[in-house]
Amino acid sequence: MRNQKTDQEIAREEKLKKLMELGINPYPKKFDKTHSVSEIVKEFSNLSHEELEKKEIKVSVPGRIISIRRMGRATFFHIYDGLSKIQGYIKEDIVGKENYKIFDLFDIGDFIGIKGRLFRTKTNELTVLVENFTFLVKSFHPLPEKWHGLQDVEIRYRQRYLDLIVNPEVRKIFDLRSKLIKEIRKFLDGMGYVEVETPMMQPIPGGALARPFETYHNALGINLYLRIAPELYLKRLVVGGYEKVYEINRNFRNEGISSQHNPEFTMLEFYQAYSDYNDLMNLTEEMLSYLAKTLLNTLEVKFKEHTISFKPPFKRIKFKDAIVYHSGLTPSKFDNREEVIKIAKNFETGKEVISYGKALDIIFDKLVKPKLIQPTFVINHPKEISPLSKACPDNPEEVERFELIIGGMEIANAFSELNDPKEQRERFEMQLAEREAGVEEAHLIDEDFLTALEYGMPPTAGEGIGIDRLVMIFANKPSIREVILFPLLRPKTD
RNA sequence: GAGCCGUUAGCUCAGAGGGAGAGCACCGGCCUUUUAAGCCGGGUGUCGCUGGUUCGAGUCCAGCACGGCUCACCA
Repeated sequence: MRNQKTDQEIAREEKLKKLMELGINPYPKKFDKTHSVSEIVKEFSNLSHEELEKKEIKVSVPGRIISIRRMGRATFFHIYDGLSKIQGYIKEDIVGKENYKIFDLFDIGDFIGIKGRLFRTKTNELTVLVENFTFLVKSFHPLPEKWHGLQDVEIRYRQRYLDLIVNPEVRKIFDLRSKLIKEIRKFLDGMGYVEVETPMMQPIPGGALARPFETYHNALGINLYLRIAPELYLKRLVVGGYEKVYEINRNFRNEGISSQHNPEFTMLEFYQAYSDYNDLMNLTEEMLSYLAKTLLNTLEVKFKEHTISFKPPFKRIKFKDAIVYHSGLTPSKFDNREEVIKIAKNFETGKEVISYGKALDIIFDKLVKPKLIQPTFVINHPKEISPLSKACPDNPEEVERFELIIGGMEIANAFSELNDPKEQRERFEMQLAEREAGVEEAHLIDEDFLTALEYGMPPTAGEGIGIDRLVMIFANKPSIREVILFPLLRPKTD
């Protein structure tokens, strides 16, 4: 990163040299611990000074030194295990003059293992009275400052480990994310779902309207694409007999980056045979309220300046009604294709070719979506923008589809899956026509998928849920980068 | 990809034409229950990079790099 060593880096290297001269292994291979810092805090925080004196609890605990207060022949310091910290107290008359001098060569950031007895200080802080200690590793760089933590978002993302060391609330976000994914698995597994993994590299990218990343396989000599969705593979599995199947994994879309978009993002997709989109709306309400209750212990979740209620049932509104209600477009104008396209073109879209369906989508995104804060199922989209959804029985221009909008963001997208191979082929051909008219994201024809459908896919409903955005809401973070450990940044060149 | 804003010590920041600054961290000294420990002493720097204007640029101008926000694309 830098070529020039700073005074602090030189000082730390010299301390390690001195430690080695004293015969200390600079990179010991293990440390026998009785507890982690967190375990000590959890187990013994309720014990009083007297109880600790009586019980004489001995612990052996490793951690990173995050603060040091030297006071001559005694020193207080804190060690941290990524979750909790505990104070250590080291005194010359206990560890001896030689060892105390060795401890002088330790810096903030170093890892140490300490052994000793638990006690409480005058100010009643649970503390390890150090009897002996083990050097575990040197940190050659100083840690960011303790009061303000690390503020520079660029360093926070590029060197996330520093963010995790000095900003404890960051770890909480990612622990929440981890629990959320675990609970989703628990929820679906409990319903008899089977988790699978389908190709991340696909010869024909499908299942969504987006531009893919391209790559190349040398041995086969073929172009491959990082998947934009697992959809078409999961449906092949439904054809193969999986009645309830899901996948939680990364999707890749070669699109822009924003506070709501990262080029790789985590998606839950699940498919349930013999069901339609109404069943999935119920399931989604159940799942999200379960997650809110389990993870946050409430159904009222604070997000930005809003309080979002995950109490079922969620609001349901037809796509067309939502546009009419929120955009002021009259129902007759809604059906006037030229008019709608004209209105959509008033927005700066950077697109030259806009279909009627796309125009509606643009109007929805601009005028409707930002206004939907409480969980809202927007249902029955136009067929043109839903090439994989089954048409509504009472209206062939609409499909049995819903998008769940929360906090102005699209969180879920689901539909009764089109399982008529002939109609699916026609829809693909319509997409191909759009593609030829210049719509780059239009769907490609996937013959293998059509063949699978020809073998018969039972009536099925399928849904995708954007995990990152869901975490944003549950963690109350307005930027997707705050819920992805290593969001994509442009590589830094010096 | 476009507009606006930002980039000064390891970190957090001040400085807005003329001596490179503060707190924490660090270095030296004192200090055996401290916790933003304290006291004494020390400034450790390619002011993002490259040019330009000027007697003089951290400060003004241009270009570039990276980031943030908004927009575009998208989920």
